[in-house]
Amino acid sequence: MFRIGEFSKIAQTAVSQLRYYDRIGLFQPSHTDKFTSYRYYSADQLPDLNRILALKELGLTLDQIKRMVLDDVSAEEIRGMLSLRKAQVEQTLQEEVNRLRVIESRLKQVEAHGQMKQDDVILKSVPAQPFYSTRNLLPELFDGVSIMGELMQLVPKVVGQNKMSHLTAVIHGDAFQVEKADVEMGFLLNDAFDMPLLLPSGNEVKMRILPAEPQVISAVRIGPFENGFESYANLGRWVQENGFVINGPAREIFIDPPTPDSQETAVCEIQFPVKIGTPMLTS
Amino acid sequence: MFRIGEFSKIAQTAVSQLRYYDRIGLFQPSHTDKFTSYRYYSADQLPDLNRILALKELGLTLDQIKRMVLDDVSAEEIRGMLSLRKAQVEQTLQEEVNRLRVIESRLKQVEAHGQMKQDDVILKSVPAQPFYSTRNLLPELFDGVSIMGELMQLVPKVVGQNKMSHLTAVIHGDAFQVEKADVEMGFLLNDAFDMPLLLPSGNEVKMRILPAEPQVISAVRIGPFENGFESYANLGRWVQENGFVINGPAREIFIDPPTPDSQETAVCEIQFPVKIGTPMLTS
DNA sequence: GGTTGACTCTGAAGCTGGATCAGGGTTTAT
DNA sequence: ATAAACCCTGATCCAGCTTCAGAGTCAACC
Repeated sequence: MFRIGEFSKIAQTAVSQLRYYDRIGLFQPSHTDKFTSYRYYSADQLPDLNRILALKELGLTLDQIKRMVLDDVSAEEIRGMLSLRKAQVEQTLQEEVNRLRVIESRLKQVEAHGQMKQDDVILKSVPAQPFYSTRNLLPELFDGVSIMGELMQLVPKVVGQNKMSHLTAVIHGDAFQVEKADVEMGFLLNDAFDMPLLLPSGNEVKMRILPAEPQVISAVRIGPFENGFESYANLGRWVQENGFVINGPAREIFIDPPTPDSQETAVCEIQFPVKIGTPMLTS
Repeated sequence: MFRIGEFSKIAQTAVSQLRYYDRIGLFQPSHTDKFTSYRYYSADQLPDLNRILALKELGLTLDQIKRMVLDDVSAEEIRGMLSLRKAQVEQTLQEEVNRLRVIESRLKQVEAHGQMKQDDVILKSVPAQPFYSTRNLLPELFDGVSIMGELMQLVPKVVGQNKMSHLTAVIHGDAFQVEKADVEMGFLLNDAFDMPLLLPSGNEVKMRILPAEPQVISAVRIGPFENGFESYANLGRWVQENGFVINGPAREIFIDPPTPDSQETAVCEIQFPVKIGTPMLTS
């Protein structure tokens, strides 16, 4: 019989940990003195403890381990727990790989430019949402402004302020191209609204469901349209450096829409759907 | 200005998280109502929040992020934080890869045998420790028993019980071979003890430092020597299946040493130093 | 102007897997 | 006998939030 200190040395396990396992009923000393409450462990408990430590190293929770070693649970159930855990590990493995790539690209950047810039690009997901919009081939991007004006004037009247979310544009053509842009403009909605609307300019506004995107990268631009080019460039660089590829039309969400007298404080979120690209050869 | 709920939707961030960031002073609303304590966020705070989220995704702690975004910290310091974090990610990446291998081998085992056996193999590290021992070429492993008897009788008398740790054998030859074994037997000590000792059988017992091993695999055998073969087989399989290779002489540590009348309850820990092998082709 | 329902506030407690500490009792070696 | 080393319980702390209870606000509709 060993007292807790010696047993902890043999088993390479902290004393506090053994006491904790005792408390939660996961692994208890083979004998506890009734009067002094001293814990006494026997050598043949070592395999039991080692089994617990082995399962812990696989990343199972102590609750799961408790079920596996105390209740006797079927092989089928064990298989289930292990393959669930396997999936989790595969996922975090992927995440760590991404993380490492991003850290490396940031490090390169800091070493080259002596600064952290462009660090406002984040990866997120967006849900599907109704989109009340009109799509046009614009000779110049600038031509969209008049349509936006009409939308902001008329849509609230037919749809109602409270059902509307943000003014949004979806850029169907090449996002990095300015002439002959294929742009869809309108409002994201909180609820479906099926009635079409004809604008004075002749464009028809209709509802459709803008699909969910599991992975989009997002950057925020503040100020007038022209500032957008820098954000686009950042996003493009980020996609390249972090091994993604663009996977759908870009979206511009006008969180604080530009009005003639608030051009400088307008806020717009730019989103690109992406997916993981073929791995770079970073030899 | 947005209230916290709407801002949380725009930023894809939980309300509770925004409140928490406010509390710890990491990211605060641009305005808080003096009377109602309502938080109001402005659109142009989005880039700040996104920067925080981007850094968080790299796995930096909120404290580190706070320093990076609030205090303005030198490029050199940022580089330090990032490369520290890079090292951490590389480490956990390695760990996850190992974990995945072990889980896969356990899964295979469960599917093949319908049971979790052999799950008492764990990976750990052992520190350097003084070893008061004698090394012999034994015609048969069994010949070690008489030397062990002498050691157990005489060593306590010259060294003193309290300085002694466990009776231990180091198997220098091929551990899986029984004849002509090259075995070193003695006691692990808590302190150095330089005086040699001559056993009646003519073997000389001397102290040396048994080196630390950063990675050993360990299994525990209960019962007489013969049971050891099963443990050895398990360890051997484990090494193969989990992509390690043996990297030094095996050790047997007699935690509850066998005496003539307690053969059945003897407890012995078997350790093999290992290192990561060349990756298996698991196509 | 009252009521409903959606929203927000604060402060406390809970989660994992222990580590650390305070304040006291127990063993063991000298 | 006494000091050093060991052990006990129970409380508190860590990160990064989430959840809950109880109370106050806000916008809309009748």
